[in-house]
Amino acid sequence: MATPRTLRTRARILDAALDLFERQGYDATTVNQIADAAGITPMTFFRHFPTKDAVLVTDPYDPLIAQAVGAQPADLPPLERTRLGMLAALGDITPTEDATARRRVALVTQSPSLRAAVAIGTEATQEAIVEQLVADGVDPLDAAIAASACLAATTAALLAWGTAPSDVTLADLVHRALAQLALEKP
Amino acid sequence: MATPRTLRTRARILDAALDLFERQGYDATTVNQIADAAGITPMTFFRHFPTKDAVLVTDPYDPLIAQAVGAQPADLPPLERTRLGMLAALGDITPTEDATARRRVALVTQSPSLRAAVAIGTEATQEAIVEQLVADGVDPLDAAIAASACLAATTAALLAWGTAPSDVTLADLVHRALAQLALEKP
DNA sequence: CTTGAAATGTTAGCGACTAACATTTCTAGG
DNA sequence: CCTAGAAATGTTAGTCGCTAACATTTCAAG
Repeated sequence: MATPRTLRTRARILDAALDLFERQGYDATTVNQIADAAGITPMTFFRHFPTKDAVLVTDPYDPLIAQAVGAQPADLPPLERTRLGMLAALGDITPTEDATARRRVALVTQSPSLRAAVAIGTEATQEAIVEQLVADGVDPLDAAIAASACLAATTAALLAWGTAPSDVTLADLVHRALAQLALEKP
Repeated sequence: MATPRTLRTRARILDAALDLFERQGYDATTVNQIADAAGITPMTFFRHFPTKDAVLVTDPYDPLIAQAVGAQPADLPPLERTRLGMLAALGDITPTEDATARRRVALVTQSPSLRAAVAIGTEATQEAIVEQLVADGVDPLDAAIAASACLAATTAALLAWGTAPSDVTLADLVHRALAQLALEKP
């Protein structure tokens, strides 16, 4: 179910899309243009990516984060637990991933519709975390509050990192975002 | 610039839209249907509301919150400051507002695109808070983290309130959401 | 009344996205 | 090498949100 041909066109779409997005902006780029540049039909584009924004927005971290949250001591308050879990799951991203990530983040900051897509994407992660916490007896409302606060903090840091380029690594960024939510100051 | 005629059609659009949304869902309702039910043209709809979701999503709290945040003691950590500010601005919503709010929130929880619209809507509030904090010397990144965490927590609580109806008041809800972000436990 | 501006209608179109059906392209088996 | 059969792509036609340019109606003040 992952034939070489599929992977090839998928990569071509991705290349063409990123190129056009960076040259003329996300909103100014139509799916038709992407399809033309990739040598395919608009229809084929949507067979590989469900939406236009899916080219940029993909969240492969959901299961890892939720699992890491569940692995934290269950007697901690919900916020502290998700905080430590996310830190464990995201705290050691290798600097190699930074380069490609930066391109995508820089693009996402450009358009509100893209940030909206990111928000939808994080919902899945949030629900996964909530599920973990609720399974351990945490009140659903408290779980939702804790999860969304931690996710929003890291997302905000990520977007700020995209707009104002600094040479901070992604891992440092996550640490800084979550440190501010720590219950007691060091 | 607020003639009686304008207000009347605006109200008719709002009535028709809420009615249709509740009867057949947000996504299943087209602007054409709303326009028909309101006795107008789709074009006229968009002259009163910039987008379909604008009928449900409106955030009139921005300036109050930012101001309240600025009014908190400047020597507190950013998170604690926005937390107390939001508590001051939103902590005493009258129960009268609850009924109409509940209808809207219940609808918003139905559709991902609507929740995304809410997220984009809160961006303005977030920027207003960040501006306040930065003006007092707080690092922009830290300000963004604090503001987004507090806003996300209250939004999450609000949406949970919409899905699982309880007889908690809006003010109680805000208190509960923000209490979890308090730096030291009582 | 009448006049002039505000509000609405008309037409035409773009862009994201979908469904049903036809067609090409690769890939495995003989 | 060649030929099924499936996977990938193309075609066509359409819906829905949304916009622009221009014509038309409605209403309130003189």
